[in-house]
Amino acid sequence: LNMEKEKCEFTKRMEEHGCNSVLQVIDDTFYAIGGKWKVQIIIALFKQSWRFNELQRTLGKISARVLSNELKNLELNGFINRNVDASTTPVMVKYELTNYSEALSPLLIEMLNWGLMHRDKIKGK
Amino acid sequence: LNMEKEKCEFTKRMEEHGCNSVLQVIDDTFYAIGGKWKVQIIIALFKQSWRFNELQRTLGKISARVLSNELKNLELNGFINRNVDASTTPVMVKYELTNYSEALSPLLIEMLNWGLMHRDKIKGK
DNA sequence: CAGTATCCCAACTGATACTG
DNA sequence: CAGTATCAGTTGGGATACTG
Repeated sequence: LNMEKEKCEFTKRMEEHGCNSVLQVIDDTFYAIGGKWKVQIIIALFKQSWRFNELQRTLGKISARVLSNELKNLELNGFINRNVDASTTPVMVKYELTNYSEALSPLLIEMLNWGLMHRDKIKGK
Repeated sequence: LNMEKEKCEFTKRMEEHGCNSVLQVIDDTFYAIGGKWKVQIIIALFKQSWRFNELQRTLGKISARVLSNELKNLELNGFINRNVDASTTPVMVKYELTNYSEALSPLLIEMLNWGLMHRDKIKGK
């Protein structure tokens, strides 16, 4: 007769790191990839590299100002490279994912898994 | 001599589901747990159940209006139960996590893992 | 205690125009 | 093409006061 509910993995991690620390780290993660556009840009770049205006057209409704800001931010976090080909005129700029951004794969997969599961749950009832 | 870069798992999932579909699902996930307070509330409730005002004090700077809205939203998504004990006066309301919210465990763990890894990378250089 | 109502402000967004 | 500058509109959240 087991009176105690089995703890889920996340609860164990909370005990390991401390509640506030866990919270802080997860907030940082949200800050790095959250917002309206960052994941969209990253996913577009998982498919292939794009030039600035190509990216803008691909994403749909994003303005040049916002796209520019997001790209700078993603570059700062090490997710993308800004690749300038100066041999053409005007210069050609290509944005591409870094190897580092592949570390996002497990996280994105879990977001996908949970979203698919949740969608089934919503539709199921 | 392997000319092709090995594909990461997420790229495979994109090919399986389609890029736009993946994007939509991940956006849904962001919508469900994103924002300034939802994860904080969920994590507080992973620790234990709280009454409304307890929760407000625990979270720090959240206003009653915002907390109220967030709790309604979390309840709608099936993450929490609003438990009313009418035997007391005034009534006592306790918020607790549902079993369903344990399905967030793998996702939260990946957010934690990535955040810890990223923090090390930032500090390392 | 468990919220609601009201007002206000800062931040983010979009649209448009402009530049090297 | 690859952005930057400027302005206007929306939104989300905080502060405070109030209610059953």
